Amino acid sequence: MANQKVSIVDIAKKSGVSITTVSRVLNGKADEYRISEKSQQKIKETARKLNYVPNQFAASLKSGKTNTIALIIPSLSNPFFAEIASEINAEVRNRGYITIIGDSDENPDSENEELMQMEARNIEGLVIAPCSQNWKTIKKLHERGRPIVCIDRYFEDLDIPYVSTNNYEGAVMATRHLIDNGHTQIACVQGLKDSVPNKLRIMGFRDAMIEAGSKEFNIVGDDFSVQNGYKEMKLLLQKRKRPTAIFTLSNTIAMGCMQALREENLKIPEDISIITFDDHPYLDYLATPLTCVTQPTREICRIAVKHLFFMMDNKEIKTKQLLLKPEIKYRKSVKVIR
Amino acid sequence: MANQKVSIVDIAKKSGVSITTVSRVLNGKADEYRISEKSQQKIKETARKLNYVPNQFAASLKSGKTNTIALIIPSLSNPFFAEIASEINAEVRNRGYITIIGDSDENPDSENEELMQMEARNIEGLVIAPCSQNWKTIKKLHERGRPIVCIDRYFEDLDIPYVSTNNYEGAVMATRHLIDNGHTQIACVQGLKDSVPNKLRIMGFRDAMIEAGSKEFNIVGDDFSVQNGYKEMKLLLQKRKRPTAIFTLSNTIAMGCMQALREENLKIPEDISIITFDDHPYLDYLATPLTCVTQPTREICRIAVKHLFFMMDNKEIKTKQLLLKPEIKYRKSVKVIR
DNA sequence: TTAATTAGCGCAAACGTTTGTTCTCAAAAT
DNA sequence: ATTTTGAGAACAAACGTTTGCGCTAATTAA
Repeated sequence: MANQKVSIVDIAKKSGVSITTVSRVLNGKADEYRISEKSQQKIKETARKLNYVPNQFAASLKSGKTNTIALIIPSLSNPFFAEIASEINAEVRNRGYITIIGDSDENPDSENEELMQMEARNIEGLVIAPCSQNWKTIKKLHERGRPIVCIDRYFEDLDIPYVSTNNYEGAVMATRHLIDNGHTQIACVQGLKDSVPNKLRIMGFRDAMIEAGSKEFNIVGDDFSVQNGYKEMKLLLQKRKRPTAIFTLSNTIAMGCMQALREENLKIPEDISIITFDDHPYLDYLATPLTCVTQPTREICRIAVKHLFFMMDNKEIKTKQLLLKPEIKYRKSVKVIR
Repeated sequence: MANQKVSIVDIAKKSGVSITTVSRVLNGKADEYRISEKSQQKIKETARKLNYVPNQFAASLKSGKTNTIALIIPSLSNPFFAEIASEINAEVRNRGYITIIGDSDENPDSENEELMQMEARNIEGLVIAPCSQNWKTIKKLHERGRPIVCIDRYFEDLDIPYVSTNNYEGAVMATRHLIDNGHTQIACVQGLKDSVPNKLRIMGFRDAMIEAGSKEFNIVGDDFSVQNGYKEMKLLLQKRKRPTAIFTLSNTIAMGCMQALREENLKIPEDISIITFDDHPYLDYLATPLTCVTQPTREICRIAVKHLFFMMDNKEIKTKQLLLKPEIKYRKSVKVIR
């Protein structure tokens, strides 16, 4: 019917009051400005009848409030980040805000473009799992005063708050678990080399191996993708001396490895053991349920959003850098050797 | 540094031209309005130096263009919809638009609220997998001329374009597969009863069973959730006459069933066969790789976005209702009986 | 030399809100 | 009878853009 958008001007006319009054009533400031019960009724009534939908853009333009925060993640198709998106979305909605989600696809250029798009939309805050070390734009935003919190990935040298998992500790735990079970030839298939979590996991892996006096390990791979896991596993299997255990740094990588192993008709954990970073409901139902290092995703999202809103309120947050404790979920993919 | 947002007014002042000229240059309309090379350079230069970020809100308020479309899905944590979100997002970005994603959580009220939020943000189009039969608001939007396309779920009686899978056919295929393998006692664990895909799948199941002369089937469940799958499987296992095969209407439901089966120490497919709707990479690596009906998700998203943009361009689309062919992916979860 | 054209740009009015200030009554206080 | 008060509401100026139209000076045509 009414194809033309209706504005508060229309409502004002129809109800015989000024647009000011309409605005105030519709914003719940009626009492504050003592608008009579009668006018209020009238206004709300006509608003409903005309199917009024407020124009956020106009409102935001004037007030500066957008009630919008942005979430940028490297890949929605990665279950780990999908879960994060889901959590953040819910958490933010609870506070009466809306989330706009950007998928950078692990591409710094896309990320920057997204960032600009988001800024142009006057977001009030930003939660981001930055891809690689693309810190320039983010730093600029931060310096301009935009509230930002990093999750999962972050920048060690920047003053930007983050909340993530203690990746070092997680990697140490995983590696020790392998070692405790008698493994000495362990390979690690890593993800994006210059991402902080990856670096720390590698450090943890290394340290745990060295601590155990083991020199026979190698680190391969360069991408948090299924393909990378597949490729590197294939290559590992061609070595003269095959590793007895694999530590994969994400569940996507683990999937790739599993595919490669299946193609070679190798069984987990009989032929080769696997432990991976990241949990996922499916992991429990796999041919061999995968032992993994699980991150407190939910908690991370909760805290990240909490911190973000603190910053948006100009409150100080005490601990700007937060690393949560990972846990190992013991399943069936690690064999005891010897 | 510069905490105050810079506007084209600032740029105009700095470069000694009018805001009109700045606007035109920054919008790539320089040639159309014959702005001199020199001015163009100057303007672009200062814009960059001042870190100018255009204010979409102001622009949209004036021009009506927002370059934004909305995607509303029932649950981001459901892998099926996560994939959809990922695809749509990418597809839309390719066209220079941005997607804002809403998660209705299968709740009509949330969905309506989201819808209003989105409208308030002046979206130009909407892709939605509506939860249940919450058609009122959507119909209203549609009548007001907002381009809308439904995916996965849709409304049979409404004139709103949709693209989905041929759910009936998929269900028939799945059921026949079970029957062809000798199963006669088949149970179907369904999802949301009044969602169109669910209805059609149930119809397909029924028809295929009746066609085969089989009367021994029952249909249980009422929700596309893991919990529902779990609960119903547990109940089914308590019947005096256990079904020999289960047809689950989503991968989430399948997961719940698997969990219940495991708890009862039953093996797939030795003790009970399963076929499910929806594919997922993980399904291939499960203890028993799950045979499934796979939907052409990617294609669905592609076409949906294509249609949406057609509508946004006021072009007519030939086939407003589109059902794509599903396929069966044969894996290992269906046993041949007798 | 004058008229017509064109290159290059600016004016100012929107867009739909929000909000600080001001106005108008009528009732209460003096 | 006048002033004060308070309830109820309206004015009008923003917010940062876009855009139809109009203006000037220089160039070209006549």
